[in-house]
Amino acid sequence: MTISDIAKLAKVSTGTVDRVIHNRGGVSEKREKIINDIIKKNNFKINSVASALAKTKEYKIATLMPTYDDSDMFWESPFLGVKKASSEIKVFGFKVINHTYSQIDYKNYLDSFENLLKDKPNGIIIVPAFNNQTKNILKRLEKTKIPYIFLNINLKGFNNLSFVGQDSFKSGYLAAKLLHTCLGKNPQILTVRIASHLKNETILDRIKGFDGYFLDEQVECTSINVIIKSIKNKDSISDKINYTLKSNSKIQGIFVPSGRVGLISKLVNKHNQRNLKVIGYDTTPKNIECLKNNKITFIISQKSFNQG
Amino acid sequence: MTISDIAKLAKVSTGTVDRVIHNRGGVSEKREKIINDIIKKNNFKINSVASALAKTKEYKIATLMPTYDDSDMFWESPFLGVKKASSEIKVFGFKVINHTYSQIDYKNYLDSFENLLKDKPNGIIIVPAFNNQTKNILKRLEKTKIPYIFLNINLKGFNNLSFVGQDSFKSGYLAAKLLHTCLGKNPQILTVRIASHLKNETILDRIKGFDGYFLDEQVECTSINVIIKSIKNKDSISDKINYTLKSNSKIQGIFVPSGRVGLISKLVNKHNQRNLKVIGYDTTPKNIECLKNNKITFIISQKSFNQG
DNA sequence: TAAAAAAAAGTGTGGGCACACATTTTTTTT
DNA sequence: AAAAAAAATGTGTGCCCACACTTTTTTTTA
Repeated sequence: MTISDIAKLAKVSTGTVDRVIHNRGGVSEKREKIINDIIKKNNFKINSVASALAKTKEYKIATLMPTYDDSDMFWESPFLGVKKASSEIKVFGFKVINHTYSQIDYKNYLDSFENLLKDKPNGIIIVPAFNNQTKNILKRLEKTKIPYIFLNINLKGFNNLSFVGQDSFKSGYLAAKLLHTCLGKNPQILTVRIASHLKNETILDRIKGFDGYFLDEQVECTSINVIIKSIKNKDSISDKINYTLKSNSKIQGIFVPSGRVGLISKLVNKHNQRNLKVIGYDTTPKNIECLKNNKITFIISQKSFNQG
Repeated sequence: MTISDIAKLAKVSTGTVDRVIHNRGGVSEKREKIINDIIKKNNFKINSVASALAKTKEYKIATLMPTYDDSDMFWESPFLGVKKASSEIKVFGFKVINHTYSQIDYKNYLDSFENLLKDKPNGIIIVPAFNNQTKNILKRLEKTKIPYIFLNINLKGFNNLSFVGQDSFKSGYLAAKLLHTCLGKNPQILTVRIASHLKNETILDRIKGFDGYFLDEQVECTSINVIIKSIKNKDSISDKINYTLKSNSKIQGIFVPSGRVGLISKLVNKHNQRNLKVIGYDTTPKNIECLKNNKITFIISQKSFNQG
């Protein structure tokens, strides 16, 4: 069943059928109905292959993602996924243009966005950062009616078409369930947070999910929080964590609601390890190494390559 | 970069380029080299969309999979995956024809295979069963040079192009690691096997992987085996398992190396549950229900939809 | 009622490739 | 050296659709 088959049945030309299929307008109501009925009746579907070949317009998709380097390879994986997908959809008339920004430099974020707009993309994939700046950015997108989706980080209250990433709440819930399964009744768990993440929605949701599990299950869980000011000063982190572990000898689990779990796990002193269960996020090379060494018990991953 | 671009650069016709790309033969060595060099140099890739559109030949892929019913829904999921994939590759000139067989009736298996051959498929996806019969079947495929791949069950010693399914050894290894993580040092584990599976390579590999973990980690694991003659007689299963649990009060984990884990977990008496950790395979509806009820602790799944 | 404008419908080309068929070149045979 | 056979190369059509352009039909205007 092709467009010209439909045309014959409806006793019109292929052009008219084309107009109906793509809602291009300029077709009399009478004929439109006839054609639509025939399409439905025969369960006609556009041949996506021929359609892709015939398309003359090129759709541009722009991406805006954080850079990666040796100290944090997290963003490599989604980037590679994007590259892979780019080559796959190229033949369908889609061009993907990648832009990156530094996560610690909001000016760079804005600059990259300006560059991105110069490409005049038809759609945008963005890993949002810097809440305030993002609001302004997205307002502009909505004015120009460029659709956008969020990758990895899901800001609420925007008109993004969709979100591709982890369900943070559920992932926290899972972390709690895993620790509970390993530790048995009345677990005592140390949660290690990083100051710069205190307003990070993703991480807050993970913690909500974590707490939510114990609420749902009505399990008494003694939860101790440690907040680390900066990940730079490792000695200070080490001191803080090991002091807490020492003075709370019943702590048997550590929950790190971020990808820094490898770092944290390495800083636990040997005499504090006492079969500690450590759970955290993201299959970065460092974390995987720690998982293999049994310094980490579980990593919750998010298939960031596929997400990309 | 298109075929005709390549042709121009090589000063030949598009037909010759086409012959080289598809190894159709009939091209002089000299020109073949010139053309191949140009292809490499320009990193030319066939436009798969145009290629699919121009293809006149239809490739037939036949599948041979077990049936499913209320008592065992396992094969529904890969089947649905196959259906999904079928519709996706249809526009690329592939037709998928599905055949099914009863897992308890080798004659039906052979009959289905005969029917399958009548379709004259260009390639076959098969979930192998009945070792002896399968050997004969595959010999015939190799005579007719029809390529085949295995789905879900990986028989060794055949010329299958590939295998799509779970790494059984690793999955057993993982099961052991999870139980070990939950149960701590010197775990005592009950392994529940089913007589009809005693020669099932998949399940044997899972057990090998399970044992392999404890060997690798040099953990002393007391492992008790129970073999169930038939899954029909639930009372007898229940008696056997509960008797074993009662007389070995230190058993804290149950390993079921098959998808029957839900059934087994339901048959454990309440007074024997004592925070038992139960691990098994396959996210069938029944198993998922048990997982939610905490009768099962972990299910190792294999994304059978995606495999299909 | 004829001319002008607007709406509706029809036509034809190009997109990149596969493949059958036609033509040219090279090799073998006599 | 010419004829026949084989190998190599070239040509052209069709796959299905999108979209710009052309033509026909209908409606509006004067």
